[in-house]
Amino acid sequence: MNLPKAWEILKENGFKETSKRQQILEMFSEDDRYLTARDLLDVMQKDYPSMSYDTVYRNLATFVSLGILEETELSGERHFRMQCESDHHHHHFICLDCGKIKEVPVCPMDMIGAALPSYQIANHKFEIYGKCPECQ
Amino acid sequence: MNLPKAWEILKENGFKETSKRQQILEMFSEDDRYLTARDLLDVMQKDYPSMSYDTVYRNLATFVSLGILEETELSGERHFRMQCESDHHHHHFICLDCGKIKEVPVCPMDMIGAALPSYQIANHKFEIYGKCPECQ
DNA sequence: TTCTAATTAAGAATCATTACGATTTACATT
DNA sequence: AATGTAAATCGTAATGATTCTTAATTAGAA
Ligand SMILES: [Mn+2]
Ligand SMILES: [Mn+2]
Ligand SMILES: [Zn+2]
Ligand SMILES: [Zn+2]
Repeated sequence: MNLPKAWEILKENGFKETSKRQQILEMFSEDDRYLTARDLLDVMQKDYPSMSYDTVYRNLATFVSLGILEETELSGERHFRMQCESDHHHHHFICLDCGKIKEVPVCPMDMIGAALPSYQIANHKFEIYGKCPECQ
Repeated sequence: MNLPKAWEILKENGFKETSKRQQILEMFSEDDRYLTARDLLDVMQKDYPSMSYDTVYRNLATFVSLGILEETELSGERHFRMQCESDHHHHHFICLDCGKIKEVPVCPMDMIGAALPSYQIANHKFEIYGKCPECQ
């Protein structure tokens, strides 16, 4: 996801262009990895000392609901990153040190077959955790 | 995992047999699904009105570290259940209504191949979520 | 420019989880 | 059976992430 596309989606859905949203989206745009609400707040309070938690969390929720950001839970904390550009469904290796990801083209749902008859499947999660080459 | 096996592991590692541990393990033993710390506490406070959070969480951590319980995070809360008996590595469908699971014999790591060269893999998570036949 | 609904600030509240000092208990030893 | 001791538990406070509340501010339309 790039910035213009993100703003297009926001505008389409009647959301206003604010300086806080700009900065949040810029952070995700230049930092291609999973960040927590606190990660964002710490950086943003340098430019906006009055930035509040509520603003961060509210906008993160908005961005996730619009498909601009994706979310996962790592060691009990919510982490966010830009939604992948790729339109092909896939999964991720996540570096537990730096939060960077690497795409994994495999989806295990392709191999499920008839293993779950009469089960109503809502979604699935497949993630691989470890250290990326830079963090070893 | 059954109760005698769980106690065997606990004894082997020098843990004492207490009434609280007995009741916690019994709950997991008769209720084959994912439970939160609060689920346990609510039930147990009927028999032990003085049961404290510390006791629940401390024992859950002990049981997980000994491989007696397994743990996952569902909608921001830690959930626990008896460790599977099966010695073959596998994954789970989890019913988001009742917490019951169904085993899925597939492991996507078998299909990863050389997709992650020089990445240091620590672990992985694959879970399917939805409603089991009884909960639909 | 004015108006209005959306957005934000500030801080309190909530919820799960962890920490801690005091007390009790399991169980090995006498 | 009584004793000693480390382990376990209790009661409660602390923590940390997230959500809520209300008043003030602001973006964008009119
Ligand atoms: Mn991706
Ligand atoms: Mn299983
Ligand atoms: Zn998939
Ligand atoms: Zn696996």
